Amino acid sequence: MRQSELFTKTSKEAPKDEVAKNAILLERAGFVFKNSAGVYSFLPLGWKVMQKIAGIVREEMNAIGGQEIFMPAMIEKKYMEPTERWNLDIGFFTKGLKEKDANFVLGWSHEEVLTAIASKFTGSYKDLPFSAYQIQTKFRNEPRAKSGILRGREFMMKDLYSFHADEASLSHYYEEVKTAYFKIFERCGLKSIYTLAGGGIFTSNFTHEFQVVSEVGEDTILLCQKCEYAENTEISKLKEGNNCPKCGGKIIEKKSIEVGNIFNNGIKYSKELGLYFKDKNGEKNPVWMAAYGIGLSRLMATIVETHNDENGIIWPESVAPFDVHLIVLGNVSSEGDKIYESLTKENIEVLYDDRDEKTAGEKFADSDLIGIPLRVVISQKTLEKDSVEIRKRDSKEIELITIKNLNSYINR
RNA sequence: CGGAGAGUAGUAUAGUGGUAGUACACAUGCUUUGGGAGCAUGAAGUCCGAGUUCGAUUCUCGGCUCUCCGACCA
Repeated sequence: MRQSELFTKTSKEAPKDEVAKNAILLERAGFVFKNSAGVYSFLPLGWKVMQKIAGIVREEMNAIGGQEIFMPAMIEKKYMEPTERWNLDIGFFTKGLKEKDANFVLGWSHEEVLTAIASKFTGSYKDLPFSAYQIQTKFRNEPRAKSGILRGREFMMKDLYSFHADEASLSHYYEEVKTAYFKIFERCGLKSIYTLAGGGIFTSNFTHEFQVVSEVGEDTILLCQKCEYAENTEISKLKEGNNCPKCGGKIIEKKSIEVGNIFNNGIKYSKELGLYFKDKNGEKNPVWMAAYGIGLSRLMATIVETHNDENGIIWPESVAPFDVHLIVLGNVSSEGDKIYESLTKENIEVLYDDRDEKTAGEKFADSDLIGIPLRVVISQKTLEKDSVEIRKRDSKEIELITIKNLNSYINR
């Protein structure tokens, strides 16, 4: 994409009052726009990153047999009443003009909706197991939205639900999802820690969370330095300095961001909502269910919180909005155009800074702020050597590469 | 929901009970081009409501919004 055509631009000033790095950097660089507290628009650059993250999540969900669907955000009262989740404070409620009372809630979780769907297709043990997921906006009436897109009232979430004939099948799949989640976070450049936790309003059972250690995190975990066994302080009886119950290693306390979670709901919802199947003997049994969530927008915030320096964002290649930031300095735009086209032809995603009214300093500053992993600079100076300069966002080294070797350098 | 702070131009800020200033961004022209450029000209602003006052952007009260701390928290 030509930067001269990008409708957003960067700003030198940090937005007033913001403290969270993700809020400051994403807004300054033009990735997001804050419409209200905890309610954000994703602009071209930000939406590209979101799509990259969604792509990774999708691949890993598909790899474990998750089938992608799309459910409504509007959930009618009748779905939520049987599970006694209709009237919770977490909801944003809505109604038609003629109704007196709210008869819809904007979806903050979709167990009920998907269970209704599953009821139509699940009659026999032969129909099980299966899993389905969606990537969709969730609405939660957070008492205190905060920290940019880390904790929003409207946010992007992937929610996966699995359905099983027995607990063994569920446990088996639970482990598969766990592995997939580790892969997703790793591919996003994050080290996640599998943490034993409670379920808040959602369940009285233990659950598991995927935590990324970060000072801005709202959670606190007790983490074994040796084997990385971890428990959330919400439910833990451990203290810092204790010995790990698994391996005897030393327990330390860390602030962390919850980027994902998995819930074994057992047969709670299927009983409440009437989701049964017939086993081999023709007997009716409740379906075993589990739910697995990843907040995509929170994941994006977490990546920014953990990948930045004083000049801006440093995107991991896997989620960067573009592969290459091509910058042309001075009067060499025809050579710049050629390189842009040649790279684009090879499916390399290029943000091409072709703006001729901007100074070199401003282009470099923008480039650092936006944080594309690889920068390619072409100028009179480099052209004298038939070359371009290459610099990685996370390095200070500048490499000179001849133009004819550029594509293979980038593709390697 | 409790506590604290803040609302002045697109953004970030200064200031004043009596004509509102600066920087960036924006528009026009010229110059400039390797780390957020220079000169000139121009357009653009006091969150909403009530009160005090001859007069309120400034003081008082109420509201709304935003940020932070806490409570809460798939």
